[in-house]
Parts: sequence; C-alpha cells; structure tokens
Amino acid sequence: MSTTYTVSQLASAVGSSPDTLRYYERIGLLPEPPRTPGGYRAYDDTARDRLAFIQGAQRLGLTLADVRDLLAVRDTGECPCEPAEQHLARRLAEVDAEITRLQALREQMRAMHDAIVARNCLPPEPGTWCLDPASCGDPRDEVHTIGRR
Amino acid sequence: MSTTYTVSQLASAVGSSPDTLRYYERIGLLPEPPRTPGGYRAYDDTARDRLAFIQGAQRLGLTLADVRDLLAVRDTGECPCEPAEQHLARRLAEVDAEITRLQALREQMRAMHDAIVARNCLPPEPGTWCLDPASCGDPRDEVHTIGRR
DNA sequence: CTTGACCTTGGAGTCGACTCCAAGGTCTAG
DNA sequence: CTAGACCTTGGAGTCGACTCCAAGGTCAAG
Repeated sequence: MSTTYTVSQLASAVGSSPDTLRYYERIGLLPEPPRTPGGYRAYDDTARDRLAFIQGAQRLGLTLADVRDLLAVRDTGECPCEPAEQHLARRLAEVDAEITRLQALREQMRAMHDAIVARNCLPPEPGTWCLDPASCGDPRDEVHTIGRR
Repeated sequence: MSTTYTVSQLASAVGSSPDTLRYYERIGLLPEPPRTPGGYRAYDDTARDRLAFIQGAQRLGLTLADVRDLLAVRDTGECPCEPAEQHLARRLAEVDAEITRLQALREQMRAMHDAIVARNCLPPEPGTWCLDPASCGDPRDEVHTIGRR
C-alpha cells in the first residue's frame, strides 16, 4: 500500500510545481526516482518527506545550498546536529541583525512619513528635494529630507 | 569654482563604482552628463546630490524603479510628497510584515537551536531526521525535528 | 615618446530559485 | 480511435542590481 506519485501529483501534494521538483532533481536535492514503464517519474513518500524537509529548511531562510549540506549528512546517518546547529546559529545571527536593521529603518520611515503628512506638502523647487541631509543646504528643505546615516 | 568629477572620482566620492554609475545612466536614473573634449563624462555636484538621493532611497529598501518614479517627480518640481508618501507607506507596511515574520522565525530557531544543544546529539537513523513534524512518525525523533507552522 | 592609469562602448555574465519553452511520448475517458 | 491532459528532455528566460569584458581612445608623469 505504498502510495506513488507522478511529478505533478507530488508537487501539488506539497504545494509546489512539477518544474520545481525537476529542478531540485537537477541540482541534486532530490534523488532520481524510479520510473514507470513509460518513463514517468514514480515518487513515493520518502520523496515527500524529503520535500517537507527542504521546505522546512527554506522557511527558516536557509539556501538550497545549505539544504544540500544538511541532506547530505542526513543521508549518511551521521549525526546532523552539529552542521545543523552551525547553520542555525549562523542564520539566527543573520536574522537578529536583520531585525535590528529593520527596526531602525522602520523608525526612520515612520518619522519621515509623519513629517510629510503633517506638513502637508510645501512644494520645493525642482531638484531641491533630497534624501540625504548632507546635501541639503537649505534648512527649509528639512521637511523633504529623508534618509540619514 | 564648480567641482567636476570623472566617473570614477564621483563613484569613489559617493562610495560606489564607475560601472554602477554608468549602469544608472543606462537605466535612466542619472542624466547624461556633459563630456570633456576627449569624451570623458564630466559630472558636477548636482549629479552627486542625485546619487545621494538614490542611495538614501536604497537604504530605505526602495527599488531602483521606485527611485526612478521619485526622481521623475522631483525633476518636474511637482510636489514629490504624495508619491513619496505612497512609496513610504507601502514600504513601511512591507517592513512591518517582515519584522513580524522574522521575529516569529527567530523564536522558532532559538527553540530548535536550544533543543539541539541541550540534548547533545543522539544520532538518528539515516534519513530519519526531518524538518517537518508532520512527517515524523516516531516521537523519539522530536529532538531532531525542526521547522513548524 | 612611452608607460600605465584612466576613460569609452556595447554586450555578456553573475547570483538564486525558479519558470517557461518546444518537440515529442504516454495514458485515460468517451 | 481520438482528443486532450499529462509526461519526457535539454535548454533558455526571468527578476534586480550590478559586475566584468575586450578593444580601443585619452591623458599626466617622467
């Protein structure tokens, strides 16, 4: 009672596309599956699990290259914890940095947005408006100045 | 006493590359500058300001296509506030969504990482380790299960 | 006058993760 | 038996923002 899937059946089962699965096969993420007499790919549930693994890793923001590493150790039966821990730690640091960056950005944008809305648009001269305070000579233009650092 | 710059002088003045400036010219972000008798580009400070504007917008995560829109209105002398406000509002919503997503992700990853480190690696069978709990039959494997949703 | 660092151009290559194509083969419902 | 929905392949195209290339021209120092 082992289920088999054609490429598009498996794709829709995991919410992906046939092209994507064939692409994963090409780049070595999915092994070549057995074929039907007619030459169709016949996937089973292990392929489905593997895809779930890939998608889980992708949700974490790992690249397909990272995933390939992880799958390689997963396949050998060696403990995948150490590499996984490293990938995770690295990615966690990236995520932290990104959150920090975005929060600073958000604050800046909110201030800019508020300023623009509050002053309700005093049109500057052509070419006057600028995003970098350093290049804005006239203090009048501060209203239209966004971007800093 | 108007300063002029060659392409690489201007590039290094704003922390960019000659190729990038020529690229911006090609896609219509920088106007064609006057040329020296020898055919060299001769930029002045307005080009420098324009680049500062572009870089400011880029730091906010706007695409070069967004920047082109903003520059177009800036150049006409029409008030750029309305389009700028729209771009900003849209981008602000994107940033908020991204922050939320990353914070959820961060929490998930931290939990996974802690679990892996705490249990100190009980090697699973080959192919057993997985990222998606739905495909992990054996509760023993929970230690090695990452990714959820 | 030569060396070498710059400049010019159009065009192609890079990255990641797909996505689409054409030309042909297979399978299923009616 | 045929229509049409699937499958196969290798290869090319897409996105954004550069980045690099070759073949040739210009310019300042020594």
